[in-house]
This record gives sequence, C-alpha cells and structure tokens, in this order.
Amino acid sequence: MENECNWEHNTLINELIQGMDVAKRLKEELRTPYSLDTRDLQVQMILSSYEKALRILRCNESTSKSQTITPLTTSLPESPASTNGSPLSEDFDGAIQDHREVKNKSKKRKATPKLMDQIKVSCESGLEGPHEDGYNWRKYGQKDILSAKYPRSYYRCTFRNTQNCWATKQVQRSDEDPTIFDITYRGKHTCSQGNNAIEPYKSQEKQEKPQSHNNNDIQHAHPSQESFTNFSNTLTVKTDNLGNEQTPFPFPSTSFGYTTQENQSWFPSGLENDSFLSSLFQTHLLSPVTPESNYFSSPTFQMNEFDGFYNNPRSESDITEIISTNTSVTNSPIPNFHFPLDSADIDPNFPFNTPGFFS
DNA sequence: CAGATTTGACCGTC
DNA sequence: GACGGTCAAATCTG
Repeated sequence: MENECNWEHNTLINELIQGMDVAKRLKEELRTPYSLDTRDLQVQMILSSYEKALRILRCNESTSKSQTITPLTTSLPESPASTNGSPLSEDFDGAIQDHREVKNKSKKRKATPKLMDQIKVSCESGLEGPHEDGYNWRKYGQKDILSAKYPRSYYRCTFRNTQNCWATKQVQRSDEDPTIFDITYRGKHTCSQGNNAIEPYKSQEKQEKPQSHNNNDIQHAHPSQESFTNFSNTLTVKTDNLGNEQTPFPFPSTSFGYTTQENQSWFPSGLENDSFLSSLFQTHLLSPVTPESNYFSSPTFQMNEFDGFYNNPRSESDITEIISTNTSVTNSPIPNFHFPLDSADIDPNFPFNTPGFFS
C-alpha cells in the first residue's frame, strides 16, 4: 500500500515534470517552423501528462470518498436474487411477465418496475436531447408529470416486437437545469443489441419535437464500433456509488471498451496508465466523424470516478448513475484521456512516435 | 408505404 | 380520485 502510494507520488511528479518539459520544448519549437502535427503531438503529450497526474489525484480522492460515502444500495435489503449473481435477469423475467400481461390485457399497467438505472445526461446547449446510448429506442408516449415542469417521454426498444426485447427508458428533462435529462432505464435488453451483437451501423435520428427542426434530437444507433466512437467522443460520465457487474446500464459494454466484470473500473488496466495512447488512438485512428455525429465530433470522452461503479451490489430499485454529457466541448481541440479503449486493441509497443505516423 | 412520433384515452396503483 | 405508465389511432417523415 505504501509502495503504491510512493509509486503514485513518483508517477505524479514524473507526469508533471514531463508535461512541463514538453511544454518547454514546445515553447522553443514555436519559434521554429515546425509542422503542426509535431506541435499537436506535443500538446497532446502535455495534456496527457497533466491528465495522468489529475487521474492519480482523483483516484486518491475517490478512494477516500468511497470509505466515507455509503452506497445507496447498502441501505436497502438485498434480495435473494441479488445474491445468486443474477439479480437482474430474475427481475427482468418478472418485468417481461408484466409486459406480456399488458399485451394480453390491454393497457394494464405493469407493476412497479424493478429494473431501473437512472442517469443524468446534460446537454449544455439546452437544445439537444438526450444522448445516443447505443440502443434503438422508439417513443411510445409522453406524459406531463405533476411535479415536473417538463413532460416525461417514454421509450421502448425498437426490437420489442421482433426480438421480444422489453427494455424501456424514460426521459425527463430536469426542472432545475433544462440542459440535463434524467433518463431512467428499465429492463434489460434481450435483443441483439443487448447481447452486444455488432450490427451494421445505421444511424437514426429521432426528435422529441420533429416539427421543431432544431437540435432537440435523440440519436439512436446500433452499438457498433462507430457509434461507440461517436458517443465516446462526447460523454462525460460521472458516477458515484454504483456497483454490481450485472446492470441494465444502457451502454453496450464491449463496444465501449469497458467491461462490467467485477473489480474492473472504467479504465482497462492496459490503458489505465497510458491515456496518451488512448487519446492518440482515439483522436487519430478512431475518429470517423460521420454525418450523424455532429454532436459527437469531438474526442472528449471522460469518465470520472467510476471506480466502484460495478463493484457495489445494487438493489434492483436503487441504482443511480450520474452521467453528464457536455456538448459544449464539441469543438474543443483538447482531447480528454479518460476514455478507455480496449487494451487488446493497442499494442503498447506500437511506435506512435514514428515520424509521419500522424501525417 | 413502412416505420416513427404524437397525443388522447385507458387502466392500475396509491 | 390523482397520478403515472401504456396503448393505439392519427399523423408525420423519409
């Protein structure tokens, strides 16, 4: 433990020193007609160093936090299902049953849903709708909620009928901050998307208010690598007090490069300490800016404090995920380095610094 | 024309 | 009876 702290301390210092060194070099080179690529590379190295340093600090911070904050889930009794390793599947079966009853018995309201994930998605512009989450959703209702200023929208999986997928979500614009959308996910995807099947990317733009022709869009897409990239380029995810490797959390795990295995944070170990590679790979190799990625054109995926997200057992009705999507950084030239890429995709020895690699 | 969205009505829960 | 979730006909969109 102590060695670990020392290692982190040294790494922190090294990163700061490295960042400063590169900044100095860049300063010198700004006087010479260096190529823009070289300068970009150096800028990214600087940012990478600071990013690593900050991550270390954040890691320490979250570690201390986790010792003082009681996860919400611990306050609720743990259901027997949650102890057998598949709490959601069982609940979801119940949800399916409910829905099937609805199908047979018209408009019968299902029982209080058990499978829930709640996230917050913010769009700073205030015009853009909730973010692409990798699944195809079809809106089936909208309701004015008494206690809310804005109506709540109801979505269900597009493949509900074709693949018997009963995942649903509710989107509620926050009263306090209209740029924030509270999204509640219910049920687990049993469609091919939920099984992480890679399908040809097919962009579908849907609008909450189709007539408005503004950016109040909700984008839905198959969780392909491309959509993952676009999505990953824009999200800032902040999550506290979350756990359990089984979750209806909507992002298709494999295509996002993180897994929901136990004791695994958002940062795969392979790249945990090599955000620079991640950022470079993301920025230079994985940036197929597609037409539908207008909102997603910036390599700025950031996930903070996700440690423990999947590590704490959750009760079915007490899952709170806080995700903030900051679209204001769409044009930011500064890539964030948090986003994990599957370490298996990148050879650590890959010669990124090969002259002309980025040209 | 197929599929998605809108919206009023229906229904269960509290 | 109020509220919220869902249905389904009408409408819209590509």
